[in-house]
Formats: sequence, structure tokens, C-alpha cells
Amino acid sequence: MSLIEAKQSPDTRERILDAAEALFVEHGFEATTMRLITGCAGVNLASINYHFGSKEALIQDVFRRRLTWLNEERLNALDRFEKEAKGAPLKPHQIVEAFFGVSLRMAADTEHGGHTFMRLLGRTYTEPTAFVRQFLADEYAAVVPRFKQALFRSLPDVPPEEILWRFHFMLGAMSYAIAGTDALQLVAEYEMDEKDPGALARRLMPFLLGGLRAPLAGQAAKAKEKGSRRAA
Amino acid sequence: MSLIEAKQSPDTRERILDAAEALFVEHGFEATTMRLITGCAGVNLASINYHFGSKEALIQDVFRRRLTWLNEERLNALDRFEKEAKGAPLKPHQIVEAFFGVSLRMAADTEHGGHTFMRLLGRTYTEPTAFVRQFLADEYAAVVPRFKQALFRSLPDVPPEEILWRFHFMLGAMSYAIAGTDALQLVAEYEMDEKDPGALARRLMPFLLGGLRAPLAGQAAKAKEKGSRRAA
DNA sequence: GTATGATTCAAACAACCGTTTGAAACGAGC
DNA sequence: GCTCGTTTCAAACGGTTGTTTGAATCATAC
Repeated sequence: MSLIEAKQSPDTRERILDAAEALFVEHGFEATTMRLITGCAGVNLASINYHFGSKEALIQDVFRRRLTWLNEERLNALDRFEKEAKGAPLKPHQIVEAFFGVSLRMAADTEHGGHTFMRLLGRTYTEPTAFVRQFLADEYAAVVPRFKQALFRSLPDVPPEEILWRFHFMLGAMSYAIAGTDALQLVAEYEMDEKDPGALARRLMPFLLGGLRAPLAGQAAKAKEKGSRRAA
Repeated sequence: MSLIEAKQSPDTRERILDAAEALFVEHGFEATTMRLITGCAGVNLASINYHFGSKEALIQDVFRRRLTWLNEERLNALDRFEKEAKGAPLKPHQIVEAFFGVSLRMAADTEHGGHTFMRLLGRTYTEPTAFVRQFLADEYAAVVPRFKQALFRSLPDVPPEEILWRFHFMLGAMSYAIAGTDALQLVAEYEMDEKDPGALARRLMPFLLGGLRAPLAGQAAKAKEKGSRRAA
């Protein structure tokens, strides 16, 4: 086994991963059968079990292939911001950019499958199959604490639990938007502009920041009388 | 079998619906088998096909049982606000209250199954099984246009498509929060306070309004120099 | 060419899926 | 008592699921 042979199994592994990724997004894990995947990938039925061991292991590899890189990019972005801040707390929009901006940029990549994968990831956030839940928790174990701490430092006057809830809400807004389901067919007519992949980010980021920095429940009345010029 | 005993073991139909609702939320539609439902409900396997016709019809009835009422309540709330506004445009927070407030109140009802159902609904928003998608679109057909129009009137200076996108984002934030998956285990430690069912609403509503009224992308820089006292 | 290990293939495996069946049990009306 | 329509029941249906098998094929090294 030389280094060149790392490419060995020509493309059947990758072809299976690509087909599975696209089919999982469209039909979910359960409804996507091995025969559907292998048929779509143009490989033999048994090759999934040969290359991955089981359907469950395939699902995990579909995520691992891109999620590891994604989370590294998120940490790199955070590192860059913290380096140029020279010890000072980051601005909230920088933290949001580091976490969600990277995701949205990957979701905008329609050529290398990033778009498909992010749709799958967004979908999976609300699909609590036990082993997928555990897998996601493990993959994010290194990322979440870093962003938690950065947010706490950035918003010292906001109760930590409130920050986490809002991070939680932001994650929900993004994952649903990226999943692209549009259950109520609200933006169906506007969703066509796939020519401009960055459009979603330009719409979503202000929303997320507006939500993150909204007045706290107790301060709602106080902030109202100061109401400055906003979209509303 | 007296009347008393009839209540002891309630209607077979209703027991099936209750069991299915709870199991769908936990395992999804595909993974929830007929044998699991009937076993959990303590009824015969064949009774689902007898009372509902098919598994697909059961799924639709699980939704219909509560969703029709929920959407009526949303329209009622909107009617009340519009009546007391006497023709004037509604405030954004009233529209948000009419749509999301009703959902959150139902989600806070842990006694009559409202909580379980809203978790299921939140989960389903991102699960695009074809016939469920179609079903949801039909159920919301009467509601969505009303709220669209109310929002357009309420925010005449915001481009309509931007309003719809933000409504879209709000829906994502709420559905993920209600589904209660917490994929990244962000608020796992705080989610315990089920004693206070209104807590989620008090946290989520300011976030939604903050996002809805956030400065538009183009106006971000303009609004920044005016930055008033906010949570951040 | 031949030997060797990795990969592919068609076929079969047991287990489970949603659904159907025909008989048994039930409750209300006469 | 009996009848009749509704509901429940155990058993089986054909089809599909993920997985396994053992032989066939391939690529490489001697």
C-alpha cells in the first residue's frame, strides 16, 4: 500500500457518499434504502457494507467527511478574530460571523456539494435519532465551549443563560433556513435566485444579530421609549 | 360494560392518536411502526387500519386533531387585534404575538398533549416527506395570506420579500426551539425548568421581534452610529 | 504466467414492514 | 331469546429491509 494507493478504491467510496448525502437530504435516513443509494451511485448493493461496515457507519461518515472541516474552519475564524483583537472581547457580530458565516459560505457552495451537505445538517438538527444525536454532540464538543466563552466575554451584561438561549434560537433560524424546506411556502417565489448564493447570508445575518442584541424581556418597555431608527 | 368502564379504557381511536403522537416525536414517522403504536396504546395491530385506513391517514389525523384548532386560534387572535385597531395597521409585536404566541401557549400545555404535539410540529417543519408537506401547505393555506398582509401593512417601509424572509427565519427559530432537540446541547442545563411553561415564550418573543425589526443589510452601517441601549 | 490480496458481483438470508383476512366478541334494538 | 352492525382479535399475506455469503473479477508483484 503505497501513498498513491490511498486513492485506491477508485471512486466507489466517494460515489456512495455523494449519493447517500443527496438522498438523505431528500428522503431522510430511514426512507433512504441501501438499494436506493447503491442504485443511484451505480455500485453493487454489497459495497456499502464492504466499505463502511453498516448503514449506520455510512451515515456517520457522510457527516464526518465535511463536518470536521467545517468545525475547524469555525475555530480558525474565531482564532483570527481573537488574534486581531489582542485580548479584547470580540464584537458579537464577529462571533456570529465566525460560527454562522462559515456555515452559510459552505451552504452557498453548490459546486462541491457543500450546499447539499448543509441542507442535510440543517435537517438533522431537528431529527433526534439517538446515535446521530450522540455523534453531533461529539463533533461539536470542541467548538461549543469556545463560542460560549467568546459570547460571555462579548456580552458581559447579559445573563449567560440568556446568551445561550439566543444562540440556540439563532441555530434554529439558520438550520431551518438552510434546510430549505419552507413548510409554509413563505419564500417559495423568492427562493429561485440560486444564482446569487450569498443572498441568504445577507438576509439572515442581520436577523440573527438583531435577535441576539434584542432588549431583554424585562427591559422591553425601557428600550421602547428609546426606540431608534430600525427597519420597523 | 357500564359507562364507567367505557371511560376507564378510553376510545381506541384516541388512544392510538395519543400513542402515535408521542412516538412520532421521538422516533419520526418511518421508524415508528404500527406494531409499536398499537403495542404502546394497548390495542390490536389491525385497529389502525380499521379506524384510520392506513398509516398515512393516521399521520394526517394526528396533525388535523390539533392543527385545525391551532390555526383557528391564530386567526382569532389576529381578528381581535385588528378589531381593536379600527382599521389602523397592527404593530409588529401584535402580529408576532398572534402567530407565535398562540403556538407557544399550546407548547406550554403539558397536560393535554399540546406540548408533545408542538414538538412534533416543530420537528415536521424540516421533514419534507411529500405528502406531509402537501398536507401542511393545505392546512396553512387560509392562515399565511392573512399574516402576510398584516405584516406588509405593519411594515410599509420594508420590502415585502424581506418581510417574508424574516417571517421564515422566525418560524425556524421557533420550530427548532419548540422541537426541543438542542442538538448542540447548548441549553441542556437550563431546559429543566419545565415547572415554568411560559419561560420559553418570554425568552423567544424578544428574540423574534429583535430579528424582525433589525436594520436591513444596506442600512447596517447607518444604524450602527445611532446604536442605542440594547442588550449588547 | 502465476500467486495474492483487494474489490465487485448476483443471490440468498432472516427479520421486519404495512396491510388484509375471516372468525370471534361485543352492544343496542326488538 | 335472537338479530345486526360495529369493533376486536390472532394469524397470515406479499413485499422490503439491512446484512451476509461465496464465487468471480480485478490490479499488482514476483
